[in-house]
Amino acid sequence: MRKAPTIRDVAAAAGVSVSVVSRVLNPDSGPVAPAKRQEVLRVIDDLGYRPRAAARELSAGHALTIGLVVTDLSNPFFARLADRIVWEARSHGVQVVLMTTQEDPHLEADSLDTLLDRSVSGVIATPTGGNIEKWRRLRDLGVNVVFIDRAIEELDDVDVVSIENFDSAQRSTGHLISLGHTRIGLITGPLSTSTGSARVNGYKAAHQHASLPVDPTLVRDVPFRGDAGGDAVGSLLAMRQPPTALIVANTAQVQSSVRRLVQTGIGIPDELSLIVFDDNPWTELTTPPLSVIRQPLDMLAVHALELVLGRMHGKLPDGARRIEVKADYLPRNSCAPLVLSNAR
Amino acid sequence: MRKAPTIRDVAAAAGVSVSVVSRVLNPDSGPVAPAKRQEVLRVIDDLGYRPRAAARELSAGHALTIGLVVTDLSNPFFARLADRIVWEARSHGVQVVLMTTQEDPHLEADSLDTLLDRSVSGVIATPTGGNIEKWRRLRDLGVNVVFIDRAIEELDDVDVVSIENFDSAQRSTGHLISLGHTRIGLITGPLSTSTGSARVNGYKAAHQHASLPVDPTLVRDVPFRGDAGGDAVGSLLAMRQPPTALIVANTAQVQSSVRRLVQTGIGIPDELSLIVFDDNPWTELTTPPLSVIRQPLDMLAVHALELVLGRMHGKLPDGARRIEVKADYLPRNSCAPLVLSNAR
DNA sequence: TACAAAAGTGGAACCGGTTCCACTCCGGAC
DNA sequence: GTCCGGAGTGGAACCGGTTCCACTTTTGTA
Repeated sequence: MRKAPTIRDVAAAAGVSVSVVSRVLNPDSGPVAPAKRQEVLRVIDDLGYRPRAAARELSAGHALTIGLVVTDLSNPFFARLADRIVWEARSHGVQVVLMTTQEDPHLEADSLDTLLDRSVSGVIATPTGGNIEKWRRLRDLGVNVVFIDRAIEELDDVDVVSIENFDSAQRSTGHLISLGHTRIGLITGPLSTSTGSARVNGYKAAHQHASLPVDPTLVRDVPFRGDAGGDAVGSLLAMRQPPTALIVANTAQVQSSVRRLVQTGIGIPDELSLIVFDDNPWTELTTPPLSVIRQPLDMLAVHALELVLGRMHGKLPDGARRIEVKADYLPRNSCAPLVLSNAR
Repeated sequence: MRKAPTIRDVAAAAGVSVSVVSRVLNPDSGPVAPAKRQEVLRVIDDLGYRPRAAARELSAGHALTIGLVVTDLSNPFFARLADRIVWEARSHGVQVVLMTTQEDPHLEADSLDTLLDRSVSGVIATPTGGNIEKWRRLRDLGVNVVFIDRAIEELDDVDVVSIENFDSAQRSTGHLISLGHTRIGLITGPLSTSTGSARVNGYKAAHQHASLPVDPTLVRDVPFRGDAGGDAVGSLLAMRQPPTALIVANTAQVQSSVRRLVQTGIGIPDELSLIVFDDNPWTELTTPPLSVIRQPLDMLAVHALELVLGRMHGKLPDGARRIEVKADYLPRNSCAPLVLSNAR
C-alpha cells in the first residue's frame, strides 16, 4: 500500500515550483513555458500522478459533484432516470452522489444536510414536498437545485423539469372519451404534489371539453409508496357502477394496479380499457400489451443536467425556468371502443 | 448567498480553541470538560455549523464514501441492487458515488480513476472483466474492493459476493429434466464471466447426473448488452429439433428473450417450458406468470457492504472472502411436464 | 506535603491542492 | 538608451478540518 504522489512530488521531479504544476493542471490559470509544460506532463505521466479531489474541493469551496435525490431506485422510472443522469453527468466530468428518500421528508432532510457537507454544486431531486425551508437554505448557500418530475408550489424560484402532466392526462382522457367511455377511472398521485394535481386537472378538463360530468368517486389519489394502487383498483371495480376505462397516472402504482387487474381476471380491453403512465419495457409483455404514456426520460435528464451545469457556470439568466417536455401516447392493445353490452 | 460557518467561527463564539471543538466533534479523540462540551454543542447548534467533508477527507486521506460501479441502472437487477446498497450504506453513514460502465472496460477504467481521485475507501462493482491491473493497483492503494454478482478469475484475492450460480443452474435444469424434458435450451452470459461459466457448468452437471447427453447447440452464451437474447431465442426455435424447455440464465437478456417468445406466439408452457433468472415483479404479470430463480438482492447488498465496511475498519481477517448466497426457485406457471405430442 | 499520573487546553503543523503577488526577464516602442 | 508591458516563475497564504505535542491544572497515592 504505497503512497500516491502529490503535486509537490511532481514539482520536485520536474524541477519546477508547485505553482507551475498547478498551472499545467489548470490551463487558462496562468502562463507556462512550452518546454516546462512538456516536462511537467512527462513527469505526471511517469509518476502516475492524479490530483486529489478533496484538496481541490477544499480550496475551491465546492465540489464537481452533484447530488441526485430520488425516492427509490427499485422504481424503474427513477432507476432509468438515474441512469440517464449519471450518464449525462459523466460526459460533463461531474460525479453523482446518490441518495434515496423513500418519500420520507426526514430522510430527505438528512440527505440534504449530507449533500451540503459534501459541498455539492448542484442537486437534482424529486422532492417529497416537505422541507421547504431546507431547500431554500440550500439554494441560498449557492447550491443549484433542479426539481425533476415534480415541483413544489411554494418554491416557485426553483428550476423544474417535468413532463406535460396536464396535457398528457387531458389527451389520454380525451382519447378514452372519444372511444365512447363516459365512466373513466383515474388513479393518480397525491394531490399535494404537482404531478398529482396537474393530472387530475387534465382529466377534468377533458371531461369539461366533452361536456361530461366528472364523478369524483372515480378519481383516486394514492401515495407513491406501498400498494395503494392495487387497492384502488379493487375498490373501483367493486363500485355499483364501475368504470369502463381506467387511467393509471401514478407511475409508482402501475405495477401494483396491473397485478390486481390480472388477479381479478377482468378482460382487457373488452371489459376495461387501460392506459398507464409508464413506458417500461414489460408493458408490452403483458396480455394484451398495454397502451402507455411514454415519459421521455432522456429529455428530462438532459434538461435537468443542462440547468444544473448551466447555473454552475453562471451561463444562465436569473429567474427560475420551468421546462415541460412532451409525453407521447403510445397506443397498443389495451384500449377499445365502448360497446353497449359492457356499459353496466 | 451567505458563507457557512467554519470550525474557527465556532471556536471563537464558544471561547475555546479549535482543538476543543474538534474533540467535541470526534468523541474519543481526546478529553473535553463537560461544561465546555455543552457550550460548544450549543454554539454549533446555534450557528448551524456542519463540518465540511472535503476538509475532513483531506486530512484523513480518505473519504467516507464508496464507489458503486455497475453496468447500467436501466437494468432492473442493478437498479434494485443499487437501491439496496445505497440504503444499506446510508445506515452506516457512508455515501455512494455511482458510476456506470455499459460493460465497456474503457469506461470502467475511467470510473476507477475518478474514484481513486475521490479517495473513496471502498468500491463495490460488477466488473466488466477487463482492467485487471487497474483493479490490482486500486487495492494496493488501500481501496477495499468487493465484486458483486461476478468474479474475475485472475483476481482471486478480491472479495466476491454472488449467488450460487452453479447450484441454481443445476437445480433448474434438474427440475426441467424431472419433468421429462431432454432438449433444454440455455441462454447464459459470456463464458468469460464467472456467472456465465458457472451456470453452464451447473446445466451440464444436471445432464450428467441424469445420464443425459449435452447438446452444445442448445447452449447460447450471449453478451449482457444489446438484444442478443431475443436473437438466441429465435435461432433456438428455428432449429430442426427445437428445445422443449428453455432457461434464460442471463438476467440482462430476460426481457428481450421473453419479448421474442411473445412475438412468435409460442405456447407457454404447452409448447415450451420456461425458467428465467430474474425475479422482477413484472414476471408475474405475463401470461402465464413466469417461473423464476429469485436472486436475493438484499442479501447480496448486505454482504457486500459488510465486507467493504469491515475491511475499512480493519475488523476482517486477511485473505479474500467468497460469499455465495442461495437463490430460490420460485415456481409459477411457465413449466409443464413434457407430453409426447410436443416432443418433435 | 510532595510528587506522579491523568485530565484538560491551545498553538501550530499538516493534509494537497489553488491563487495572489512580487519579482525577473524579455522584446518592442519611443 | 530608457521605459513599459507582458510572459514566466516561485514563495507563501489559504481552504477547513485533524492531530501531535507542550503546557497547565487537577486528582490520587505514598
